[in-house]
Amino acid sequence: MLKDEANILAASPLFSGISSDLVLELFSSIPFTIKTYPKDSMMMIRGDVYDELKVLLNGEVSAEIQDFTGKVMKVENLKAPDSLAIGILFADDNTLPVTLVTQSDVKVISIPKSSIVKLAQSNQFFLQNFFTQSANKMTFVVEKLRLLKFSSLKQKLCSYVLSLSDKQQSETIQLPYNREQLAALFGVARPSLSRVCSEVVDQGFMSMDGKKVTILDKEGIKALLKE
Amino acid sequence: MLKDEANILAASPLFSGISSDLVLELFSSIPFTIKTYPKDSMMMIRGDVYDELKVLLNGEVSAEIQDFTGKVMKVENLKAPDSLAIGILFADDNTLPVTLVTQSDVKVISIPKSSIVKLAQSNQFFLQNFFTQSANKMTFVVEKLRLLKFSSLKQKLCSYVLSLSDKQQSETIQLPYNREQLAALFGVARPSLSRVCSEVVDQGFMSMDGKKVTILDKEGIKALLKE
DNA sequence: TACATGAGGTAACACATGTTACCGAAATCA
DNA sequence: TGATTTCGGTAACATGTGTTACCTCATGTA
Repeated sequence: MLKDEANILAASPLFSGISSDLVLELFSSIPFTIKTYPKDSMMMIRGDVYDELKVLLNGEVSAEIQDFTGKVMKVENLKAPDSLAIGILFADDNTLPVTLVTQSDVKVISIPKSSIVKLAQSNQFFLQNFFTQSANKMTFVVEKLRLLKFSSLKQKLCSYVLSLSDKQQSETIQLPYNREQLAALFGVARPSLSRVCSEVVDQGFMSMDGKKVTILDKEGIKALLKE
Repeated sequence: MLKDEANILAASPLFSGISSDLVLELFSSIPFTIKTYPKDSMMMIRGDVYDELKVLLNGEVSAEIQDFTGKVMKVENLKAPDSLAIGILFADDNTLPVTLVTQSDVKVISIPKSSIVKLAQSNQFFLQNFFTQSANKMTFVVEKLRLLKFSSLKQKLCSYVLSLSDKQQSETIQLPYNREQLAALFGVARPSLSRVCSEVVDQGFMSMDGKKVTILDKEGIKALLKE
């Protein structure tokens, strides 16, 4: 393994607390492979056997759930140095429940399951990190489940905008996606999202101009989220 | 810890591969508490701090997601000797994303997080089991997500009946729940389920009489599931 | 300049499910 | 036995989202 790659891994949540030198040392005795994929390719699709942990060294990947007809719901966007599908690596059914699509050129390191076990046994930080990362994913997915079941598209949109405003520390925010990608993120059809955008603007909650959004009535939005 | 309790734990998926004697020995050096809860009580509710792994020694518990107005979606039914919320134990946000409701009188053992880490470090079986159990939950929840998003109530009902028929090895099956509980399981309102039951009967897919269901057109049902 | 293309708004209609209310049958209880 | 409760079917209507089709606008291109 190259020094660069060890640095990236050492900065990942999975190896937090472990120096890049130690990462290098650990990986001197475990097998791994490094691969690259071009932008917009399906790295792995649902049903593929997943028996090596893949960690992003570079680039972005989205995890998507699809139905037979090709409708897509984005579950999550993953950026280097995140791990892919960490939560399901050790499941009895060792096939991927999601499809992984590259959002940019990516570089990925694959580490066999058995080596993950060894790492977990030999290094307490790694063990803790693995536990934590898996559990965080679980929390995330359960929250998705709640949102999917109990919140309307309008609420999803509003809470998304609020969270961005929080992150960007401003009432005027820049959406990172176009309408079509946003619709996929919320798991709805584009015209449905479009309709709801018009509604929140009509209701005076915010103004929208392309990817630029300005929050006008934060309290109103918060009230909506509590319905 | 009593011999009985060690036997139960040793038979649980989390301690599979570990003898009940060894369980006794392990638990001689780690702290734990045992509690009982009456039927139909909320053992823990969403937002409660979850920092001890709870394992059912006796009885049944359901994990539910609720909204503000009290609408409920059952996520899962857990029976002794399953673990509760194992997937989120180590999350950075250490609060429960679900509510746990007892379905019978239950007895539960609680084991602090830190002891779980120790167990995982000292016993390879436990480590593997913990990984596997967490990952299985993840797979389960992602599958829930897919069903929730992409399948209609009719499809949920049909695939549920098919899976029961598979389990009970018969075309005539006995539903384990009444209509109201079933509706909660599918996360829909009772009249909606009722309507769909009538539809599948009208369409000749199955006949239903209370909790007794007979599959009449397996091929038709399978075709429906592929839509 | 004229044309093609893609993003995104909109309108009409379809469809699944929720909501509320009501009813009857079965089970339970006084 | 009669009264009460529970379960579950049904009907009417509301609501949210999907589907399709069309339009406009901006941008890129021959």
